[in-house]
Amino acid sequence: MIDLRQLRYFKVLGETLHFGQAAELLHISQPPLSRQIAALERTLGVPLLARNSRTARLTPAGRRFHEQTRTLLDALDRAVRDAQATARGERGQLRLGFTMLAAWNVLPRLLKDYADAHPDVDVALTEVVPRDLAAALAAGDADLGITFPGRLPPTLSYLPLHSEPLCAVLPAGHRLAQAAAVPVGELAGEPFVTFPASTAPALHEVVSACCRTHGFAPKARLETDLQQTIVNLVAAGLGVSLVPDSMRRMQLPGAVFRPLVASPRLELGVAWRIGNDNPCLPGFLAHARALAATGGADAPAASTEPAAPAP
Amino acid sequence: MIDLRQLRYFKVLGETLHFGQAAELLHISQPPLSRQIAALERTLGVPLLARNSRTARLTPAGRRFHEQTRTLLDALDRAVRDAQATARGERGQLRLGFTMLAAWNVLPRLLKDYADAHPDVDVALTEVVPRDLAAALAAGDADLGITFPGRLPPTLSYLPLHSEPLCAVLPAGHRLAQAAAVPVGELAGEPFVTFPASTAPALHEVVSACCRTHGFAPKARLETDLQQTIVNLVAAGLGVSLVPDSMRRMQLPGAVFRPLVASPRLELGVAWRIGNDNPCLPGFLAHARALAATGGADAPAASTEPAAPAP
DNA sequence: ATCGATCAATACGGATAACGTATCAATGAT
DNA sequence: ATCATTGATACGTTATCCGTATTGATCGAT
Repeated sequence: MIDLRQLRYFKVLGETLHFGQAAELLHISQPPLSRQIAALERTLGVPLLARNSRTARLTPAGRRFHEQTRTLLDALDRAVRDAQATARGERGQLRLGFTMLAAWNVLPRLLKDYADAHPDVDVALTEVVPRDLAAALAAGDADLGITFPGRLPPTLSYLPLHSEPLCAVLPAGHRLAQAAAVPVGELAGEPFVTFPASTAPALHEVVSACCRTHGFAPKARLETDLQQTIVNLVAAGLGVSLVPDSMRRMQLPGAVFRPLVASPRLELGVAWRIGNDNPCLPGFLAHARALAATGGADAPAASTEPAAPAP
Repeated sequence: MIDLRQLRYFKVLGETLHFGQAAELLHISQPPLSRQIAALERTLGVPLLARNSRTARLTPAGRRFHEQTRTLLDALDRAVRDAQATARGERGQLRLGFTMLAAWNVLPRLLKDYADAHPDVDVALTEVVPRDLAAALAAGDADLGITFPGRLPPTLSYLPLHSEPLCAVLPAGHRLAQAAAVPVGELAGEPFVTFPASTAPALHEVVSACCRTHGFAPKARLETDLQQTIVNLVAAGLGVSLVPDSMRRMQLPGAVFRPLVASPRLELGVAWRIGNDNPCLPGFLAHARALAATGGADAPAASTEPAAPAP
């Protein structure tokens, strides 16, 4: 049976074409080299060297096999380095499920920073509604999830990344459209564009708690499950709503974003299954922690609206 | 140091993910398998399997290394088969030097037959003037030469492939242009287009011996070293000449080919250096012998001229 | 032509490493 | 809680490989 040692020996011998010199390069004596090469030839059933008892040269089959031996040994070296890089988390795949909202704030910079530092990691992005994220992480369909905290199962770890206030989104002609800040209570009688609790319970809870605090329950006129659609419907004059502040990046004619007088903060973070052995995870989390420490996601970005006031 | 055995073991283990079953498939007992895998992991510095003491599964690095291991072992198998095919002469390169004349008769069919039977042999063709062929074969610049016999050094072997008569090539208006067969003696006074002895001494000798037999030496009017050019010059009315019969495939307006009344035969064959270890040689020579036995090269091919008479 | 030097192969003894049997620790199922 | 299964460890035996010494053969020099 062929042995890697035989290939390593043959590689050097094919270059020196001299048993003595090759043996010296290999830090062995000449007889073992002769034996291993002979064994290799016996296994192949093919003479690799034409020995003159004075000089050795490669046969045509030997020349071909020597080229392939070099290729093979190089490939092995690469495979080893590759496995080591994979174990260090420098290579591999990271499947990331995210709430659509994250695409409006934390996701872009988080991914850019990470991808710049880990060019050989393939980040697979999938939009996952928060309701399904825990299951996806538990099943191993995703390695990381960017979502709202709250009611995460104990098998998951969570790291906060970002928080932002809510803001009011109003039709352009609304009576509060020019207000510096909107008191939430003023919206008590307004028709609301809401979204279902099932899709993103944590986000839903923040919004409805905010209304509750101000003594009313939003009067649902329309319900849709995407924040973008809420803004679109408000722009069409179908009601008002409270949405995460980063939605104001959507600059939609007909829709006006106004800060709230006192807004609860909405948090987004990254969750992962404890015990997920994906070696890319620690590196990603380190980046996430650094990002969270240096002030979270991008600044609220260019907007014609005044920035939300700090709470 | 990594060993092929470890890779072979890991390949099977990565497929079964079960030490006991893998060991059985490998016809060894379980402990050596565990040891070899542990040694492989120690060498790599990377755990390849996450062992549960109850179940084993590949780590991400292990999955990657397993794929590359399969690729590697497959590549080794291919390399072995490749070397064996090379040794059998089914693969490789055959450098063939040929006299231009061979392209008019033996070469096409010889090559087609051989290439059909040996699709993986790369035949490199080079035109070599007969004068330089022996040196090219001796120096190893060519494996085979197709040339005229005569004065080949004893380090070369030679196998006859083909023989053909000479024929007269005459300007279209020549007084012998309609003759069924030309008596060579009739050309004694004619201006000849000849070629230098140095380029192809053997061919030159056949032509001049033919003239000598009929009592004259050709009266050189022009000298050129390509047979094709001779025909061109004759077509332009610059003289007559004696050329190998297969030149009549050149259907050139203004040139007429006529058989000779009694022509010497010109032989072409294949020569090679004795001791050339190119494994493709025997196969080629077998084909050449078969071709020579079944009547040499192609029939004289479509021609408006009558065929040369058998001697 | 003879002698010496060089190169690769062979012989033999000692060390290293691999295997197999027996056993243990841990985990999951009954 | 018990049992079966899985992978790791211990130990004795066998096989393999290496190194030193030697041989056979070829090429160059005298």
